[in-house]
Amino acid sequence: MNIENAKSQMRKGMLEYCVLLLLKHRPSYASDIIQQLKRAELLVVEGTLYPLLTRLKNDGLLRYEWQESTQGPPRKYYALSTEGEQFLEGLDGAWRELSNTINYLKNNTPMN
Amino acid sequence: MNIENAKSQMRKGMLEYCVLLLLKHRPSYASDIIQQLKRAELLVVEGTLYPLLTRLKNDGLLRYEWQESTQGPPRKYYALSTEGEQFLEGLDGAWRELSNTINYLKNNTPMN
DNA sequence: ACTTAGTACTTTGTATTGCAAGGTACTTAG
DNA sequence: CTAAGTACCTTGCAATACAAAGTACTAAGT
Repeated sequence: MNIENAKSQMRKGMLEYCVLLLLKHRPSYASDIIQQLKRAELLVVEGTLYPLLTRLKNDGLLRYEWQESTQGPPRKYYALSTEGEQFLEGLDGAWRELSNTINYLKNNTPMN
Repeated sequence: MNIENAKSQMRKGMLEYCVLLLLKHRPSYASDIIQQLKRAELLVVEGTLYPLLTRLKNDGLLRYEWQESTQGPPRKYYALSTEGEQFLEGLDGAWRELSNTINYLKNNTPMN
């Protein structure tokens, strides 16, 4: 067990939320999403992101459309569906709760 | 995909952090930890916690000692080892980073 | 034309781990 | 001696992050 592994575990489950947040801000294609997450210091690799996008699409939270690129092969631009936006609101709530819980625990609370 | 599943995914990876936070505050035994987490609105079940505690102990982050109970069978009180405390500090950092990242993404940031 | 480099999407196999369900064992009360 | 309460532990399954390898299209150099 090392700290990197633990960080990776923390990212798990947050990734979905982060990707939806990004796509709400602006429709993007996979390679672009990876770059954006890298800038936000949240490292993700292709083998993680592609299955995630496919899953979210199959769940009806995302839709996509192909767009030609001026350079290289066409790109699959993903965007939130209406259902995806509602789902994201749910995740916002979950994040708030989790965040509260952690801060609660961090502040050395007497819980009994 | 439902919101409960998503919340569950978010809890993943945070659990380890939460348990270490609790144990830093006060050594506890498994059933007690579950009760404390329930109070903090972070639901955990035995099948999740016991393997986690065993893993953390095997990694040298926790130690335990048996203590007689006035009521019922003896209890295994877990506490952080020195290494565990250092590890927890690392997780604090990871949490801070992740928290910053999410807020960064939430605030609709122009990342390009 | 052909090759190479760059970009992008996809799949496969593995390891981790949360969780439901079931099991063991000790103590106390009736 | 049975039942209830408490506590610890294990097994099997499902979800999923990740590494690695594969496919396909475009553009530039020769």
